[in-house]
Amino acid sequence: MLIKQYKEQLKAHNLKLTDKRLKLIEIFTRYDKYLSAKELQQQLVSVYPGISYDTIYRNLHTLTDIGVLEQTTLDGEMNYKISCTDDHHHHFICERCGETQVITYCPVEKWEDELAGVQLNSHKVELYGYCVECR
Amino acid sequence: MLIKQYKEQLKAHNLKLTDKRLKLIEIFTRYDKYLSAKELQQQLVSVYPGISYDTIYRNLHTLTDIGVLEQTTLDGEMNYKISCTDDHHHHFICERCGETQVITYCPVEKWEDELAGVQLNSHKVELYGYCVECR
DNA sequence: ATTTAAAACAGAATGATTACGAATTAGGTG
DNA sequence: CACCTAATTCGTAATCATTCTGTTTTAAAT
Repeated sequence: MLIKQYKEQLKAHNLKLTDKRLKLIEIFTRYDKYLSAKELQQQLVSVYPGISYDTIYRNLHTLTDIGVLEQTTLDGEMNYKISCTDDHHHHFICERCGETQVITYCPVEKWEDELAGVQLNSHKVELYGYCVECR
Repeated sequence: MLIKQYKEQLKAHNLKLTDKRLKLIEIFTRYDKYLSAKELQQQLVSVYPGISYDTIYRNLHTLTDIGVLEQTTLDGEMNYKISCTDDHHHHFICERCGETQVITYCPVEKWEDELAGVQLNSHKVELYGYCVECR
């Protein structure tokens, strides 16, 4: 997706186009994989020496809320990646390099059948292993 | 499963049958759902006033390693439950009461097909919502 | 150019988890 | 049963991710 479209996504939510936000989005589009707050901080300090974790975490939440990012917990840390624009999907995540691959097959209906009576709010499907390069 | 079988599982791994370990297992079999370290600490202090978090976390790891417990991250905290002895399965978790339900349908083969080339090591499937009582 | 609410800063606080040296204990051996 | 030793626990401090607070800066509307 083009940076321009992210800018409009921010504007549509009355959010300011700050340097830090745009830089964050740029980093996420450059690495199309899950990144931790620490990894982002390391990328950001070179450009914004005094950037605080508060800024990073706040923007990660904001960008997740408006759908620019998606999040998952890996090794006890929250990680974020640029959100795919496609339909419902899940991910395979390489345990070595962090690369992700989209998985389209998702049998929610089958699970709904199995769980007759309960109210399903959300679900998480994540596959882990080594990608073609890392195996 | 009977407590006796857990004792043998511990012995089979050359682990001692300490009071804390047996009490932990008893708590887990009593509540058949995911519990956090803090919830376990609250259960344990009444019996062992000076019990340290080190002891709790260490034993949670040990019991997970030998397959007595299974773990998952909920709300940023690691949670543990007594491991089902059945075949491969996943869980529905009630977001209000924490009750779990087993899901048996799992299309790993379909995902393997979709991910031709990668080496699949593990995967996570978790459904969230409200159970029949809580909805 | 001015104004102001949003955003960022600096650093302290919180909460989960781990680490460490000293003390205790389970379970094997004589 | 008494002793021994490695495993386990204790008590507490340290670490790490994340959040909070009060102040300062800034995007962008007027």
